[in-house]
Amino acid sequence: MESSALCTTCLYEAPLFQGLANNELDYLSQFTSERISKKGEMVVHEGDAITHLSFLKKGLLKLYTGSNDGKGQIISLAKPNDCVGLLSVFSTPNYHYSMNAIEDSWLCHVMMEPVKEVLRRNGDFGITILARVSKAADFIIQHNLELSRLHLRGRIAYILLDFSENIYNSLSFELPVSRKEIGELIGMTTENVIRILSEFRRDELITISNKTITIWNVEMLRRISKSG
Amino acid sequence: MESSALCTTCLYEAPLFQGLANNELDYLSQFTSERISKKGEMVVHEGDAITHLSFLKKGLLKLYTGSNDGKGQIISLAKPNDCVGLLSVFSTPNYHYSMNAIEDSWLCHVMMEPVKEVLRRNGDFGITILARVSKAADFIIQHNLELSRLHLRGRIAYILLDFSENIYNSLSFELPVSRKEIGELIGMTTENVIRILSEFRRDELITISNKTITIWNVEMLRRISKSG
DNA sequence: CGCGGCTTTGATGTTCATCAAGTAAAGTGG
DNA sequence: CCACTTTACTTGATGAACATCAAAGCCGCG
Repeated sequence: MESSALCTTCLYEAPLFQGLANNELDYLSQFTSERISKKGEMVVHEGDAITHLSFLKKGLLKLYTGSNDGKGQIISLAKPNDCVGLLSVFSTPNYHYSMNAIEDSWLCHVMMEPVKEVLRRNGDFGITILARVSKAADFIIQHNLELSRLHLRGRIAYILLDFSENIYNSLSFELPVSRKEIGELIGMTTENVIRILSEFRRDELITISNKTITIWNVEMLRRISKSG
Repeated sequence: MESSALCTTCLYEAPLFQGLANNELDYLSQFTSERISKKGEMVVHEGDAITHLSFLKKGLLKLYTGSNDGKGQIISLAKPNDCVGLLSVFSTPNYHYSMNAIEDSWLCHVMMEPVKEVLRRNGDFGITILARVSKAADFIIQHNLELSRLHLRGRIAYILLDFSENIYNSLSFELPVSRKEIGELIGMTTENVIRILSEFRRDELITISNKTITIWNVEMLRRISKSG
């Protein structure tokens, strides 16, 4: 079930739009709407036209491509305050990946044309967006580079720390994704995800209770995530 | 040996600056200089301050990080008309990778401050740059995604086609990089790069004469680069 | 209840990195 | 210019890392 409503205050709180004048924010707010997607719902289908600039207010999304051979690949997760699709919105008319809510998610959509209008008048806004795009790209590229030089143990350590530090800010958290999805995110099979989580449990680095993971030995995990 | 000189016409020819008015181009040209780097020379050291927006007029560069364990990783190659460092220039004050000329290279450098000055006044220029940044990021991310799901044979096929189609526009070309560098670029060992090139030669997909590669069976290479 | 999807563990085979050893090419100093 | 060192290239043999296959338990859901 999706619901949609105009929202007048979102833009004032979103980091991306800091620096805009009140009249610009009011102008854009006219073209801004909020949509709630429940866990499991598709947010964007690969190939959809990109008509809005969207940012996540609350929740968690996965960006992925359904590849040819049935093996999905998750490109990245989007967390609150991320501008989903920011990387594509200025370069291509259509999404070339899909998005799916892995937690109930609140998304704010601003129509592209008015955004471009403001961009044309306000060059500083352009510089702000450039910085954001640039950082987002850097992050993904760096991420890929790190993961590709790690063995399986290192990758699992890396992703656990990522959840702990960047998403949940806690040493104990409920995994929002299945073992299979973790595999798709960091490039390994479901079986090996499980195997290595079990190893970490045996080595008393973490405890696992169904979907809940608690990290007990952060230091060791960090070491594994760097050189493992 | 590096040489440096003011250049007045570069900007008028660079795709990135199409759309700027003549007075803007003249203004920026005051802050533009050309530098030639000979094959093998460092262009940027990891950690250098980013003071200019640079684009490659002629030649070929490699962008790479020297990783901890001695295993270098090549992030990407830059070819003519690429804006090297465009991905970083708006988000970080320092390069976090190095650049090295793998062919004699002509680079044009425009000082960042004047560029930002023009950006502030001319929002459309911002949109143009956004599109470029976005495309560049997309390309690298897509590239990584493809490579990571391919076996070694697929990766070699992929990189050979990349050289052939995107850099040299010819089925016969001289490899600008060593076998070792190919390995660093697509994540495999030198020995396996060689082994698989030899396989392709045995299978009569290509011929190899020292550094010169000639592709005879594009179709098969293409098939291998997709599903191999 | 029974079905399908997620999880778990073990056994097996493939892919690939590592090691070793040798040839060719390219730079270096006398 | 030639011995000398170094660097790039090449091939084979071995072992480690990892995917695949198989089988079984678990849980939610119609």
